[in-house]
Amino acid sequence: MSLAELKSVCGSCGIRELCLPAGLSDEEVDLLDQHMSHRISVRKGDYLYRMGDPFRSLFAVSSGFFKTVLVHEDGRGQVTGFQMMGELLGLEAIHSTHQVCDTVALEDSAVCAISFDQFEQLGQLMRNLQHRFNKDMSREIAREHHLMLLLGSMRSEERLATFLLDLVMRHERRHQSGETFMLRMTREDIGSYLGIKLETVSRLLSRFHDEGILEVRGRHLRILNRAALAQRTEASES
Amino acid sequence: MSLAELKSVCGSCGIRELCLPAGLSDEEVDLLDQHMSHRISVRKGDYLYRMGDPFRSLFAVSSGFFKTVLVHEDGRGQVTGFQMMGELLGLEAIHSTHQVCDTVALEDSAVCAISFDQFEQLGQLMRNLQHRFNKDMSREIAREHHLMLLLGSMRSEERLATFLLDLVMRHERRHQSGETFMLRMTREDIGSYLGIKLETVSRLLSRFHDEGILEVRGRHLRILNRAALAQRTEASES
DNA sequence: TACCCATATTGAGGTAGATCAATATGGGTA
DNA sequence: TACCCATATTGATCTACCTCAATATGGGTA
Repeated sequence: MSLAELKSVCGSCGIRELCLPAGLSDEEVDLLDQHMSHRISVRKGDYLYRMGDPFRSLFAVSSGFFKTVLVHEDGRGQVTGFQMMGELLGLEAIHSTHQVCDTVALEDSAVCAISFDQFEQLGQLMRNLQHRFNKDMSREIAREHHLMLLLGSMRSEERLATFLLDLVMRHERRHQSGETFMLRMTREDIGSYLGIKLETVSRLLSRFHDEGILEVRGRHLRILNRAALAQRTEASES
Repeated sequence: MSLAELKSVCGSCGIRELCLPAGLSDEEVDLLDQHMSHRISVRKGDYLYRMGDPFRSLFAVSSGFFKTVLVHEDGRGQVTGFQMMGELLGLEAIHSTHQVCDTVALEDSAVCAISFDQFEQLGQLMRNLQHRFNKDMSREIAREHHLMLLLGSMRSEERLATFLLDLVMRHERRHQSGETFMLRMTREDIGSYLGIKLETVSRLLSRFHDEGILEVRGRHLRILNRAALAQRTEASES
């Protein structure tokens, strides 16, 4: 990769408006590029980082799809999130010197690495950037509060419906079809994320299929009745 | 409250080292005081803020005890956290213009209000402060990942044991007894936080009591065997 | 193309925790 | 002090989801 390419990673990036530079001026984006970002590609199945690795950088997903997994001492793992392009990886480790979870590419992917030291310096120079980052962290906290509601109060059907609608919306924000898309993760990953077993995920998908809400063929998904799915998001009286 | 008092809220605060000013120089703490903080007291049962209120300030718990509750459209609520002195409230709303959850005082409490606008300006002036704040946000994200593990993968007994040990540690970090303390919240609050029903919480407490791990008398708690409690934190083979 | 192995589906039966219900307790207040 | 109502305990039953098991499917590779 040439120096010129290196310098324009963010400036010429197709997802610039989804990513950290959103709202920054061209000059500011240049500064970001010059100081911090370089691309790394990660093969499907590979770890971007693992618990215990030294923490130095944040990563912005440039393309592809990741999951983050928290592993308990006794070996149990919990999928804590799925990240797609424009989203940041590594926020959970800023408070530490080492990574606190694993992140794995679920398809061939690319990320932009951002030295966190340099990022903090740059945040001092650009109030814009710091503000944007504060909001990103806050949004992540709020997202997790919703996850806690899901895990703590919802029945399995509501959990899956909520999860699917979230995927739909995130695809659409990226100008990808929210109607037809592919699940990048296994039933087991979905189950872990939602706090249910893979068999339950499979049964629920079959049920939604039989009810004409979705068309499921392996990991290919077509949403046939989004309103019905939204209804399944809420507790039904009875 | 006199101006002099106002100006020394943080500087003379007993929990300064637990709170936002930790690691700041005296001069920096003065700056923090002069620009931003003033105390507010909140009666037991009162809301510090409610979902939909305009978001303007962060709050640092000065004394007392709070819970944060996320309410779903259909009326279900989820307790997303309990906050004690030195901890920040309002982080989840930074990304928005309005509050995104309710926070309620579980005993007579006091908080320091911090205008977030001014806080961001000050963060530009003091790299220390911004760095500390970045870490606080990150720690909150990591805390929630652990909650997701708890809610997604643990059995009810493990959840309660984990919760109790967390309370023990937080009391000790505040130089309060971790052996004997009082639960500030109802069984229902605990159940909501842990994703189980209040009857289950009650039964588990009775079980721990019968097994000699705790002494429970209403909300008075004495930890008799912390090691045994720690064991209950992990899945048992069988 | 054919094979293989990870992944997914579907069924049958078991169980942790929910639900419903009937007391008990104790902190707040008059 | 006595009363009251929110909170907590405990028991009996129910059920959503788990577990175990058998089979199907399909993407990757030789």
